Amino acid sequence: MNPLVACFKVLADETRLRILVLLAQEKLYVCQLHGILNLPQPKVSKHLAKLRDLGYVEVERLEQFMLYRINTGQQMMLDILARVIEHMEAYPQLQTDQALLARRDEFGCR
Amino acid sequence: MNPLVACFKVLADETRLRILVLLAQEKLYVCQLHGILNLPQPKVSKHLAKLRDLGYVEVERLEQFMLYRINTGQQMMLDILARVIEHMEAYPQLQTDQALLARRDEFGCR
DNA sequence: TATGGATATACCCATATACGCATATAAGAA
DNA sequence: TTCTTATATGCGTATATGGGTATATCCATA
Repeated sequence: MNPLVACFKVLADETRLRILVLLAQEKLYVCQLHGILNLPQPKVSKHLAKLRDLGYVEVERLEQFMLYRINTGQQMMLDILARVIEHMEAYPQLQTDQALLARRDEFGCR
Repeated sequence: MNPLVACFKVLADETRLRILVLLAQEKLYVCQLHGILNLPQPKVSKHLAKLRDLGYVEVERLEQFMLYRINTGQQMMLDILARVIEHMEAYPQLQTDQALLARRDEFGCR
């Protein structure tokens, strides 16, 4: 498939968009994403798996935690996310996530 | 739905992406789009209908022809399309369309 | 080794969506 | 009115995809 269309398909889901907007700014553990997004953990993991498979994010294990980060090799994706982040004030859900991102340490895993 | 996600959903289809990239540059008749895209006419019309319903394109009847144009009120959509057009050299299908766009008068309706 | 937390996956289901084909509608020409 | 071209829509189908629940896996620690 056209890689551009593939890129838009990935963004065409609110959960994935939220995840990507967060990871475009900070490396995050699954439990932090789970806490910020306030969504069921399997749901978060499944979207992360898809993002991994498609090469939009990368992951590293640190003991029992999985640290996700954006793949900096996807230029069009990075461009679009940057544009979205610039205009974040227009999107309430993203703003809420942004506020929680600043407090990500409180979403540690216990 | 988040209007941003809605925008990406629209772009997440190759036919619609091709149509939008063309209309972002020129007003076009359905028969010209049909000729440039080289796709079944009902397929083109149905995607145009969806783009109309969602407010991404506008249309005007000129005798028996329908002239479609991009809706200039959708800022994020315009931004993204501009970015795509800038990087068109990376997408063969869009380049092919672009070449045919320059010869759009040859795709008149007969 | 037994337990618990962190994360991933399997399975099933519901829904959305794109497609092809046939056909309807609308307008101009004959 | 009839024919032709331009465009839109209806219908049935196949497929993709996202969600929820349960469960598996992996690692650390007691």
